[in-house]
Amino acid sequence: MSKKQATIQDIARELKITASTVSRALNDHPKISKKTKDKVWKTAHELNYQPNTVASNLRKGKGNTVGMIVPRINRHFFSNVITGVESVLNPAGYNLIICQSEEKYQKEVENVETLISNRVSGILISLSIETLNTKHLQKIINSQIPLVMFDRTESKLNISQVVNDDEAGAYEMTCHLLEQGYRDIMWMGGPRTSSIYHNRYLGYKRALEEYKVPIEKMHCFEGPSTLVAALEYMRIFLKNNKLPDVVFATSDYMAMGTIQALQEAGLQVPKDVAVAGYSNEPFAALIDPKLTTIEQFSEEMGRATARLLLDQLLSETDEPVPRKIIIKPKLIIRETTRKRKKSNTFIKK
Amino acid sequence: MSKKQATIQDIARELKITASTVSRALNDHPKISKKTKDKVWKTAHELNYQPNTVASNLRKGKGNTVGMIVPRINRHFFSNVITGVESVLNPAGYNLIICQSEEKYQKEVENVETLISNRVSGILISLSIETLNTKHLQKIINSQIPLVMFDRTESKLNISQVVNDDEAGAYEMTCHLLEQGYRDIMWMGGPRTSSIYHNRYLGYKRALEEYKVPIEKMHCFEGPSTLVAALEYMRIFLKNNKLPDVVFATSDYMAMGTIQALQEAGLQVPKDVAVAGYSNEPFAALIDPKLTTIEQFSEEMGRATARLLLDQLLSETDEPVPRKIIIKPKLIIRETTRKRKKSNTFIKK
DNA sequence: GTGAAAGCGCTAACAG
DNA sequence: CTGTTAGCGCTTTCAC
Repeated sequence: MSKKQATIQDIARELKITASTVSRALNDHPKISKKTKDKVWKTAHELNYQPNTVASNLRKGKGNTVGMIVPRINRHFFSNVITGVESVLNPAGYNLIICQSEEKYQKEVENVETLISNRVSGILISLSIETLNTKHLQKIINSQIPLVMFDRTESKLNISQVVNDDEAGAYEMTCHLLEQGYRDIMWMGGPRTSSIYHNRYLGYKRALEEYKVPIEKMHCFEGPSTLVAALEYMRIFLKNNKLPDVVFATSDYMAMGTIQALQEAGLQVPKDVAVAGYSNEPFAALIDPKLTTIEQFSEEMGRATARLLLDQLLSETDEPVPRKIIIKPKLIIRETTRKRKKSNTFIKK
Repeated sequence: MSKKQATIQDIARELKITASTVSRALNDHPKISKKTKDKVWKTAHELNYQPNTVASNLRKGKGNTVGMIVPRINRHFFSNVITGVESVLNPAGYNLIICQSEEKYQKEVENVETLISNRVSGILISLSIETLNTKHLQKIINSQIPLVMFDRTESKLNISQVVNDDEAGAYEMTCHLLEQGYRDIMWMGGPRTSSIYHNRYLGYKRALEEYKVPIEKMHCFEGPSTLVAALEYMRIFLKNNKLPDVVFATSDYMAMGTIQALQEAGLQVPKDVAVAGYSNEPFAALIDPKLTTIEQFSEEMGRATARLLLDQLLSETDEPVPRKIIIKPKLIIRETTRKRKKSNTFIKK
């Protein structure tokens, strides 16, 4: 019963041939006769043989596993990127091992080390919000492991990356808000030490400047990009300040928290205060009123990221030219930023 | 430049000691002098040494990686389970490699084979909706790899598992609906070949029987557990049939689709037709009206699943007693099933 | 077309 | 405390 995993040797012994022949047969080597191949295949099956990838990888000095580090998988944005990545990596014969940094620098470093130790063929990473230095990325590079960054990146390192044009997205959104007649636009987002929020702030600023709206007068809130953080902040904010025309939350979760705080305070969206989000999380289209937001084409981002990695994996040159792919986001206008008119009660037909 | 990864040998050579000593030092073996340990540590650092886990695993005949197969990671239910699993596996020194079956039997089989080939220490699996036979699970067992199933399981195999009491959840929900005065309760769910939908149907049936409501008269829709499937089904249904009192969608996504179809048809929820869901996806509390649903304690399920695996991993006996853990779900009453005020709008058959 | 032999990087007896 | 030796399971020259 307690039979250990069958090895190539077991098959060889059974067939009275050598392990090398079995190995070649299993790998469909051209110089092995059809007859032996069939025999090998057959007994491999009988013995319930499963190739030992770890031995094979060790011997070959390479494997077919790619590591991917994301802050968390339970954000639709990231799970979509993952789907995109898999859709190009799997057909190319690679498996993905997914790690969550949980937005912690320390965990991210550990993930990197695990992946290097496991001698993955490549690494895809989106930086945690806490990540301010890139020693761990340098380790990856030193280890000669192909690396591609996506979404939250670090531009100082000369590494292939795929990003959204967050500056443009925020710019477009802010323009939309300005054109709707809103002037007092509150900005809200995650820490601007992270590339994405930094850029989303820049885009916001550029639009305001173009429209000659003094930016000094605007309120900004920078905090954890979560529903709860925005909710708690807004509860207090609403007690002590006059209402802005609109809150531009550069994260749908923060937009949600903002809406909840407004509603708690008996305010109507968008009649009293408008709200805009960022990311187009699935719930954005489901809530009432429906959330105006930015579509990021996350799955496409995943595909692009994976393709960049494949380029490096397949190219023979040791020093591939780092490439940067910028994905254009798209403004999705829904109900939460609808222009103020007279009545805005949402009555279904 | 093109320096390959440093090995234990490189450190040994540098220090003029043997590889075994280095190995022991690195692993903090008690019988190695503090002095050598420090030296080894130091040059390991200098040489940018990263242990080669694949070699180590091969040698030791075991590793510290656990494989987890889920239908998809972009369902909150599953990403929560994953979070729960990691919260107990990581502290115990295990890494998780996550695979998506994408609800496809074929993909699930491939995942299993990859994991076996990678000689993972254990496997956690929730069956795809397509999975009707368990040959691949048998392979895992034959390979002596500890296995725990969760959520969508197969009870014929005598394997440790963690499930929700779906029968009870559906029963409670149906009772709630009946007590609200609803009688014509339409059931909706994924294929009943899957354990969870099977049980959610049984619970529904049991409640109806207890309340002496003839089940033959009820409408049922069994289809892909997605928003779109429910939406499309309901669009047609609403044209050709009289309205049920309430739709019990045993998936929040299907509940969402149902609500959308109702609203498209100019109907109000819950005034004209009530709706109930299952799973308590985050959007359930965010939509308007808020969705009545069932909380499944997914993270707790993850923790329980991981604990069962750890038991097997740590136990010395080859044949551990399979255990089954049943998690009690909880009814969450919100707005979509609110009792009708006027009962004269009651359309009776 | 197949076999013999060596070795990927590491660990674990067994010595001393 | 440290060195010697062997080998995990597989691939890959180099022979024949």
